[in-house]
Amino acid sequence: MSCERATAETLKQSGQRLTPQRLMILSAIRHAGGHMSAAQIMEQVKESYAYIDVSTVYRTLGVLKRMHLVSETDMGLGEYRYEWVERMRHHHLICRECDNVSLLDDSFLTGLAADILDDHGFRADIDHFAIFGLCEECQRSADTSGGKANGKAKGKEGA
Amino acid sequence: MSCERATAETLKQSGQRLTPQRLMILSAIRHAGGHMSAAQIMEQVKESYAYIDVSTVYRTLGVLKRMHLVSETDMGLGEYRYEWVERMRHHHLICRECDNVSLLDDSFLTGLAADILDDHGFRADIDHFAIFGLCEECQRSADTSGGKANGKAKGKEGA
DNA sequence: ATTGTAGCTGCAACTGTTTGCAGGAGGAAG
DNA sequence: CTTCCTCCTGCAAACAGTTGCAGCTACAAT
Repeated sequence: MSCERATAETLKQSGQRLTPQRLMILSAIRHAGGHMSAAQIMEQVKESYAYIDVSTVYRTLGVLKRMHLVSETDMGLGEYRYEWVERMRHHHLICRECDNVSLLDDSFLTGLAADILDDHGFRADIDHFAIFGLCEECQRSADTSGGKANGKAKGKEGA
Repeated sequence: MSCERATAETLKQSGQRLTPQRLMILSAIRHAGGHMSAAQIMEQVKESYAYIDVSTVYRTLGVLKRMHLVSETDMGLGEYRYEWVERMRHHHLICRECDNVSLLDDSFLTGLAADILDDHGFRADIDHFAIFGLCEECQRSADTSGGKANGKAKGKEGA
């Protein structure tokens, strides 16, 4: 993993320190195939170092987030999801009825970012969006159930 | 406020009950000029009824949110902001350096929602977005400070 | 007016995340 | 190699938001 070295450089150059805890957190996120919760990151790091503290994990995630090395996304699960951003940029469409999650290509958002930059001079950070709504299927069941849309009960709510 | 009556109807028609607590919460949100935190809503309601519980406030907000009567927005303040959605739809651009908040017209987002509907059949709920990034001014100071962008210290962080 | 029931309330306990603080360690300078 | 200063860590306590539960209440039906 020579690319770890590049990350280390990036951190150092912005005045951050390179501690064993941070390296472990970094490696946990990079080696994961996709999103992770803070708890999962903790668990992973604990395998090498049992005394890691939650606050250290969150503080490190805060640093990485501010440097745009990881994205933090609220996917409506009651906890944030973190992901290494170097991989292909993508976003999510999350159905509020059936909880189904589908991918949205970044190209949908680049137009928006460009429009905002043109009209407001504001450089939007659009790393990883979660957009809530109704999937095609759930729209149909809402229609056929006569508009009352009380449709289905779920285990979780508003989380 | 004869419009309160319409809201009451909307609630009833979806099988919800109209309790004094809910009416007070509803009125607190409607009479506020803009966003409110849950704590502010609590405080407001407590003026008429001191025994209101946080969980009741959150549960009611959950109901109203699901019915798209109020929007819930994470504006990076460590707590959600709630707003009556009947007023003009709008979104926010929030600068992560100087915390400045500016308005973004809904027209920027309707195109995105239409694109998503066309390509994915997904009906996006875009009631109230908070988009983070760098405002024009902070982009300039980041450039002139030589790219290191350590620029300014702030009271709050990652909140 | 009475009854029945689904849905709401307050309480207390809990989860996920943040913060203040005192001590500890990275790493630049000497 | 030591010194120093800044930043980082772990702990504990706080905060925002959620949930299970037992009892209560709105409101439709009678």
